[in-house]
Amino acid sequence: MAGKPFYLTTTLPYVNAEPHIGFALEIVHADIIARYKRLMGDEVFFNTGTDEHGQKIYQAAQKEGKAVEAYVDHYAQTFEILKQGLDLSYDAFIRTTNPAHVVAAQELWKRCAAAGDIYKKKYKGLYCVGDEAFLRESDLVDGKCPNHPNMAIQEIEEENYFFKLSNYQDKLLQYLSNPEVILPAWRREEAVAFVKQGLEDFSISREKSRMSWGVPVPGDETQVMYVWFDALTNYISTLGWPEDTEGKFKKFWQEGEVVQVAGKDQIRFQSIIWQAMLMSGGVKTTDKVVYHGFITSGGQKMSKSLGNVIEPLGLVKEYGTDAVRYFLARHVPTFEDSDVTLERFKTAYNADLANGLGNLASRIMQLAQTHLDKGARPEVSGFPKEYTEPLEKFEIYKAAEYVWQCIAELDVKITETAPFKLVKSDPEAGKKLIFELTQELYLIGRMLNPFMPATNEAIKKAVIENKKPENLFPRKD
RNA sequence: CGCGGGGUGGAGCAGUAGUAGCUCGUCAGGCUCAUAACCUGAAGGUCGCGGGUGCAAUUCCCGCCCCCGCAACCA
Repeated sequence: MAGKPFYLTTTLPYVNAEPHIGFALEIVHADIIARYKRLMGDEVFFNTGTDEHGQKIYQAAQKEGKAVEAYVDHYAQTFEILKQGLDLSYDAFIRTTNPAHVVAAQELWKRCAAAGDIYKKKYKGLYCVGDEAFLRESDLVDGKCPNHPNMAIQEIEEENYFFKLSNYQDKLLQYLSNPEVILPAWRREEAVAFVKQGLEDFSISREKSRMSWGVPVPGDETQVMYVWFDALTNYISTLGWPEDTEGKFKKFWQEGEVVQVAGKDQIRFQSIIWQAMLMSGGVKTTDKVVYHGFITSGGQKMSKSLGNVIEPLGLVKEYGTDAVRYFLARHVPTFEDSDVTLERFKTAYNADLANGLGNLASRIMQLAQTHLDKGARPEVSGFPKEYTEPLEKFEIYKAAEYVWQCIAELDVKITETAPFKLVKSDPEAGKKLIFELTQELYLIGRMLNPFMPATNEAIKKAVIENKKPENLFPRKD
């Protein structure tokens, strides 16, 4: 039943802020897929990490009066807390300041250069001295830097390295002609349309004198890599590329199935630029990139000024890890944008977890504990296709919906068969029925494994030990 | 004519060429094993608007209106 080795990675969040629910969504969805694959018997390598270079991080560190190294260490730790809070099962946490990663980024650079895809060119940009950074035209407010409106924007020219993305137009179109390469399908159309428009070469370095916090460009003391060139390399550096002393790169990247998860704004980076970099460096391209939607809150983007920011660890603290994982799985469809509010979260929690799953476990296990002598684990074979098929297509919410359909059906069954009556009139038949119910509960718990690992364990334990569990999801009023 | 997504009962969403479903909320019953939980039933929608093709369209085609992202060196 087991398939090829499975490689899965999220994008790396930039460490200039606390983790927000958007990233929680990405990593929880990825975690669910990773756990599902393991459940199916596949060997999985699940990667995440932090993107720690770049101007913004350098500035944020200065603002907090910290050394950059100390600053990025602090944030790397925040993400460690997220691992516990969301019960994440990643196998590797790559930090782009990791020396081995730096070496890998430089190696990929060298290979792209050797392929003739890197050249020097003058770059002209709008530079704000206050920010010590280049800005985009669209960043400007009335032609001024929004952070430093009293400083004049300078048009500065510097010499940078460029990557010949334009060389890869045809190869990228060929790559994108494979319908497997992007999920959902309509995002692939978007990528194709973008490539067909014509591709421009990208600047991939900055003058060190202006931007020092980055990976040194091989063979040029005066330049550092522009963050994304370095950051994208993490997907292979985490596997030990290029040395690959442990053979993980070979096993998971070259011979395995390679899947990336990313936000819908990442198409250009993940499915176009990164793929071109891989082609240039002579490395296998990504098999599939899955693009998820964004979370809004109250119909708007989350922002501190609007006060509608939902902080994942805060939700975990109040409702518990599995409740948050559940909500992200079932009520945030994989590919679409979703609106998340505390009210909606609470409604879903009470309806589906407290009244649904939690109550079902209570009523069945109360009967079992009272009337059965001992519990047992059921004979299990596979999983229903209503469950596996959507998960294979990353339609996590559909699989979750199926599980909740089973929960509802079991509630109906209890009402209709009335084991609490039967056990009085015909104890043997009643016991048999109650036992059956515990077995069905067990199977529901088993399907919950990727979504809610701790709940799966709790239900398994309850059935086997024939003991009513502690209130799994207390009602919140 | 920039690209894409979406407009379905009070709210949030599924869905399909042929009696329009789910969750929450509302109303009325039932049950008592359970976390004032669970089950049954009811009210409530001309499936954004206007055309077209079909025996038949919410579902296919065309036009329009509205909302939301994106529009490249921002990870």
